[in-house]
Amino acid sequence: MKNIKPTESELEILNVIWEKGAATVREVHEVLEKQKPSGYTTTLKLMQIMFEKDLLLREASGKTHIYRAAIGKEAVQGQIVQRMIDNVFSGSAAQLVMQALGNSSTSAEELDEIRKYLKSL
Amino acid sequence: MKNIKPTESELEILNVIWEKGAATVREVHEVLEKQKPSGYTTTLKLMQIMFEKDLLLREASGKTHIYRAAIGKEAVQGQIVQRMIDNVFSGSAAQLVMQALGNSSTSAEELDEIRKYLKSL
DNA sequence: CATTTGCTACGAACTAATTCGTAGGTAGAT
DNA sequence: ATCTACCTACGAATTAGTTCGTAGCAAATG
Repeated sequence: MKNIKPTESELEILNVIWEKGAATVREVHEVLEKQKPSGYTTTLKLMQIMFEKDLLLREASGKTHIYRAAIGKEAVQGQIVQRMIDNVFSGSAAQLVMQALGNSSTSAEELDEIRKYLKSL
Repeated sequence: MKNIKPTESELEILNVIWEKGAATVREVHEVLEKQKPSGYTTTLKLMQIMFEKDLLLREASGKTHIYRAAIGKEAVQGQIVQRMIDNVFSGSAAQLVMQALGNSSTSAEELDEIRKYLKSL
């Protein structure tokens, strides 16, 4: 399997595209701009680079391009989590999980969901 | 609280120092070199920078310096995990947990440990 | 037909991280 | 005293990521 390591900016873009399914540069840019002001060509350039890196697919539609993610959200999440387990938690998924639950305020519903998931394993 | 964001190289160094409690540049370098060949001054420079960034403390001992971590392992892990939850899992710790457990091969003992931990919450 | 609008492409500046060579100092061995 | 070994400090090259200005093209607008 290929090793995917999107940068933080690339991840922001991927999140938008995963959400929408497909998007033009402008659409992505408009979402990102709400979070942080930035130039249109910045987003454009990033997406061009991501296309070259095969993080994104694109197809021409009239004079514009429509971009899609080349890889699913879960696959990317999985790789990032795995890397973090290796680098930060010496390979122990359990340590990561406990850190995640202890640290952040997790709602009762979420905890129940996890318990259910644990039973199903 | 201060925002700590060690780079990957810095994390490798921190891991060695957390393990040992305190270490000289040479000691750190010898551990790192087993994982990946690199020059001594590379490690030295990184540790000097980390000292300037207040990631490490140091004290002179004869002609050498003895370094310690300025921040605990759990605190750093916590911040990294939190950032990951925000950036990669749209704020849902549960999603991260399920991804971590589903993806990697977690031992039965580890799963039990997590179940116990969940009860105690 | 000229202007404006909106798109892509691309070069270049800037920042951060990484890597290493070189210089200079001090202690210990020859 | 000289040489070797080991240390710190620091400058500089390299690489990767980010940001944006400018140019060029084509369609819509006046």
